[in-house]
Amino acid sequence: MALEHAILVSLDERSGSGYELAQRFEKSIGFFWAATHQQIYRTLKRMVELGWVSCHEVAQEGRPDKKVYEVAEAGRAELARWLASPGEPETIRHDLSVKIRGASLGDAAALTGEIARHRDLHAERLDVYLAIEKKDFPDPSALSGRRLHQYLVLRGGIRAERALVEWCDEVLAAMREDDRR
Amino acid sequence: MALEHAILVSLDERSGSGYELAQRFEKSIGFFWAATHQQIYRTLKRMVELGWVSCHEVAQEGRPDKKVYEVAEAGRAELARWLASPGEPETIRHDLSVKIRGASLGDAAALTGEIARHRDLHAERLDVYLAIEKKDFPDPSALSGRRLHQYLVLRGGIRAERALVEWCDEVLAAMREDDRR
DNA sequence: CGCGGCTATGCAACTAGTTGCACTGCACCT
DNA sequence: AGGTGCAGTGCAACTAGTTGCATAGCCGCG
Repeated sequence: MALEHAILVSLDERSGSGYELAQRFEKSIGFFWAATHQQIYRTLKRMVELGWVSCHEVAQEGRPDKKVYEVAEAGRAELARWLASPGEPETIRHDLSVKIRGASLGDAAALTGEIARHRDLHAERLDVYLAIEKKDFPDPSALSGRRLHQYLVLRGGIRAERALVEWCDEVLAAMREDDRR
Repeated sequence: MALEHAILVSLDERSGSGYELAQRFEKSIGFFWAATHQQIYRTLKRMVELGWVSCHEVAQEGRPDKKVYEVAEAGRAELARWLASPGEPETIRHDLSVKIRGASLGDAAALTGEIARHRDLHAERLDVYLAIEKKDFPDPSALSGRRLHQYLVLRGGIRAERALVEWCDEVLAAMREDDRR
């Protein structure tokens, strides 16, 4: 399981509460590892028990108290161990592909609509990533260390979304062509 | 959940036993939807209860009896319904990205080794897909219907694996360059 | 003054997926 | 005779992830 490790990486970049982590998972971290607040709270609890993170409560005015977590020694060790250990490539679960493969068994127009919708969603994500690239990493060749690693992960997102948009376009063109005949 | 739907699509192409389905999930279907035999057997059982597939036992000589499943009317209806219904883009879980993002907290050499390993795995998959493309779809412009849909899904796999290989190469080059400085 | 939205945490119940094991019987190799 | 591998089905226990709900105070809007 990598949720623990994603949290460790994020907490190492900056300590924070479960709520703050959940927000990071909505944006940057969530681009390559999705998680809900429920999962995060439960996992943090487990990680405290394992001694991977430490937790101290912080009183706030005008809003509820929060628990701030930070990476402990054992957590850093676990992260180092995990980084060096081999992992499987992700198991693929792509339901758009299942739908395309079953296209002949349903309404073709509804399906092309669905594919077009996904195309637009991916195009939107691509735009978001490109905007971040332009704004946060204007000179990639000057990057090193942590900043470089963040940039490289973003590059992966850009490549993946671009591939998806192009694929959706290919699929739509081919299905429309097939339709016309 | 799309496992039911992946099974329906597969059974519609050809009826078969749980064992046979598991084998298809090891190769073609499994390229875009992973599943183990356990999951498949359990899901088939549930689908019989739902009336989506019918099942009849077939005695064999020289090997154990098997249960052959085929899509029922209710299954076809469910598939049509699902094809037309909107779905979310897949939630991304890419642990290589998590590892890269945490690269500064571990052994850089071990991590680049891991990235290179993934690069090779994806390159291998890409070769498999390209071989299938060449062998099974020599003239894509002549395809239509079911065959076209199979081809388009394969194209998605090719694009995805190619993007991953190229990304791994980019990451490796950048990290080595960073290392040298 | 009530309503929605934000910060903040969490339980309970559910669905989905993984891992390890168990059983049968045939074919083939050594 | 014993070992490996294939064909075939399945249970039990586990881990991971989702969904719905509960709580609670503050802030600003109309």
